[in-house]
Amino acid sequence: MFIFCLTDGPRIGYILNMFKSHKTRTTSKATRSLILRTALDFFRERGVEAVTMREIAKSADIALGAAYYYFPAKEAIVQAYYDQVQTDHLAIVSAQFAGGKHNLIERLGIACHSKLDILKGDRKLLGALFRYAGEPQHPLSVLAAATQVNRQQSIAVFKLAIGGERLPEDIRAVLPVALWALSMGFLLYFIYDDSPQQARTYRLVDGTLELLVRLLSLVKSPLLRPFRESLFALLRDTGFLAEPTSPVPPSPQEAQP
Amino acid sequence: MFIFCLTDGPRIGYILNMFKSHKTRTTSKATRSLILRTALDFFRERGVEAVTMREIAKSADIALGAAYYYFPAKEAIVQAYYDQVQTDHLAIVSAQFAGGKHNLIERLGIACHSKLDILKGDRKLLGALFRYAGEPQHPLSVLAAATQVNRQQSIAVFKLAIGGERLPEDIRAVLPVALWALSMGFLLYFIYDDSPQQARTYRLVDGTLELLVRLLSLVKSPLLRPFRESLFALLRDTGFLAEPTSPVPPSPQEAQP
DNA sequence: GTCTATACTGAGATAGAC
DNA sequence: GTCTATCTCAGTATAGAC
Repeated sequence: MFIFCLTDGPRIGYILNMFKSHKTRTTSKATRSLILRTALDFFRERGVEAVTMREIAKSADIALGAAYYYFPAKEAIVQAYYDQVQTDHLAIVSAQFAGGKHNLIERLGIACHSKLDILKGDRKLLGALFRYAGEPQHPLSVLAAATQVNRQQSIAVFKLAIGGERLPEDIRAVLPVALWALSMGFLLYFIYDDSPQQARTYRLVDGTLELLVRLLSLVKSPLLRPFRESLFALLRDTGFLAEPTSPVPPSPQEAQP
Repeated sequence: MFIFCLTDGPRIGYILNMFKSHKTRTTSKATRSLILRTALDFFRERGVEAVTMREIAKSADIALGAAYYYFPAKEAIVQAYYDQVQTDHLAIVSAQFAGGKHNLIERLGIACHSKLDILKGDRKLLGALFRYAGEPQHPLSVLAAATQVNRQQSIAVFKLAIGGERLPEDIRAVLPVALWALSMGFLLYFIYDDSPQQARTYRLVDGTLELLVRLLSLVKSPLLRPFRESLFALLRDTGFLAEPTSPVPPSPQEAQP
């Protein structure tokens, strides 16, 4: 029973394959995982640029072609890692929120802290994520249409954190995307943060979230009313927020950017 | 007299060189400029990635090695272009402000609009600027210590725009950097903006600046007082603002990030 | 569909001669 | 400063084994 619970380990196919050939030792999933793990070990130690695909293949004891069979490019390995991080992150956050005994700022704190905790020690890898941010057509751009699915998954964490919180509709609509953008900023700061244990980044996150939540409660003040209206008019006009009349985001490139 | 005024054209050295060798035809400056112009023509048409150094060298009628003599990497050509843009930008902005008849929001508008005007038509090039943003050690990272000089030049434009405006000291201290960061965001939006003439980006800039200036006048409100104090405590704590006690920025990596 | 083995192409970058 | 030759490495191609 234990064997069936493993995600990467050997399976029934493994035993069958042993009788067929000494070469097909493992399942496809295991090979992919092996490449991923081997590559990440190298990346963590020396950064993405300095590691060659040949090295990865050799160390994983597979042919170069096999590596490219699973990952179309070296950067795609980093992307796969980050996808995994996001899945793990969502799982962790969901579990933490299950009790339902946290308030908004605590939930936002949990969401951001757990992400940093996961990424700790992998800061050298993260630079590769931003490499194509300025290229709308590139399949690995964090902002491009091609990566919308990953981005939505990342945004989902913040939707979960906001949960059933009582908020004005317009705020509720932008907040997840705004938080995602903010978290990208945190990530950049994190990469550059050379304070011990990246303590600065954690302080930045906590401080910013506190200010944000205070801002959300200030938003009802009549003093800020006209400001708020102008802000949301601008957000709608520039595609950050869908028009209230149209239920589906209309604008070019999945509601730019 | 005319010849001496040219920045790129042939010089005395040119004539002297003709007697020494048929190969050293031009001055160093002219060669560099030729490479730069040739490369940019290609980049504008097809983007940075798609153009090879061999192509550039061939079209400029020099050897590959010569191109690398002037630019250590392909991305460095884009960097050189952007440096030129910043110099031009500063000149334009200075000229416009000379009369002294603009108010703050007008000056900020001029600063941002003129930048976009310069970059219009070169959007395909700009992606390369962000390529190493996530890599602290890379010499071409927009955020790294290695590019501090360029960044200061860019920030100088906003210092000029703020000018003698009456502002609280703490606000005055962060505003230029904050505006620079904002302008980086504008640039990203600009790259992705597929509206005709990038009209959306101009609206984003105008709308954001208007909100910002309104925010600056709101800042004196007692309602926002505690918020403002927390904000600046955070900015100091995270290195975005030098401690009031120390006149020189102390923190690691030129007052991170 | 999963993989090996090997050869090849293209391009960024460098070394060293001149 | 400039050139030619060379290196390295990402990525492709191919042909075949199982």
